[in-house]
Amino acid sequence: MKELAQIFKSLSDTNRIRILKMLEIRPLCVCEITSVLGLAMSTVSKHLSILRESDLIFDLKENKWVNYYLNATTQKQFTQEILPLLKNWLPDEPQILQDREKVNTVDRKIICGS
Amino acid sequence: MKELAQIFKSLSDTNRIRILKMLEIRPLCVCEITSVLGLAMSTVSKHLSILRESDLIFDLKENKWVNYYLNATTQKQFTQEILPLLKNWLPDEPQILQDREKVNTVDRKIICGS
DNA sequence: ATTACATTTCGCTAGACAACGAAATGATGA
DNA sequence: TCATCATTTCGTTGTCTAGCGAAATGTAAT
Repeated sequence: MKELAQIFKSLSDTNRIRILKMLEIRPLCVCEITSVLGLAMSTVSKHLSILRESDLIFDLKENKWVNYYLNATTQKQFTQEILPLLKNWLPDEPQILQDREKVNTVDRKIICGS
Repeated sequence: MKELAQIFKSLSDTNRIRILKMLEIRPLCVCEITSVLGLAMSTVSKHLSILRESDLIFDLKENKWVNYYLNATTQKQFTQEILPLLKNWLPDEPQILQDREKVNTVDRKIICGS
C-alpha cells in the first residue's frame, strides 16, 4: 500500500505530470526537459528521480546525455495500469500542448550548449 | 491538470487509501472510520473532506450520522477511471483485510456511544 | 429550550517537500 | 591527464500537510 501511495504522490505534482506527457512524444534528456519547464536543472533532476523510483520512467546514458524514457513496459502493476490512463488524459490542456510544441522544435545541441 | 494532480494527491496518503477500500464494503459514518483507523476524529474528518473535494466520495446526513459513500457514479472523468482500478488493487494487503474485518464486525451504536 | 452527541473547524506543532544555487560526480574528447 | 559539460547531490529556505486536542456547529431526542 505504501508503494501505491508513493506512486500517487509521484503523480501529484503538475511539473511531473508535464514531464510524463512530454515523454509521450519522445525520450528527452534532462536539459531539454529543463528548457521546457523553465526550472532549475537540479529541480528537474529531483523530479526525474522521483518518477524513476516509482518506475514510471527509466533512463539510459547515451553519448554525453542521460535520456529519460516513459516506462511503458514496467513490471509493476500499478504503474502499468495508470500510464495508459494518463496517456488518454489532458489531450486539450493548453500547458501540455504548449510543452509538446516546444519538444517538437527543441534541439538539445542548441539548448544545452548555450 | 491542477485538478488531476489534486486527485493524485488525495490518493497519496495510506490512511485515505484505507478509507476508500473500507467504503468498498459499505457506507460508513465518521466514528466507524475513526474506530478502524485509530486516529483522532478531527484528523479523519479532514481526510474525508479531502477525498470529498476530489469527488472520490460523497456524504449523506442520515439520522444523527453523516454517512460517507464511495462515489461510483461521479461525473469527473479522472475519478471515474481511477476508482475501478483501485477496486482491483490491494486485494491481499494485510492492513486492508484487517480493516475490512473490523468494518464487518463493528456496530456504530456501540463504537460511537462509548 | 436544553441536553446529548456526531461531526467539523480552529490553532498549533513536527515533519515532508519543491525550489534554488553551489559544489560534487562522471563520462567524453582534446 | 586535463578540461568540458551534462547531470546529480548537498544545503538551505519557505510552503504545505498530517496529526492532535479544544472549541464550535448542528441535529435529535428529552
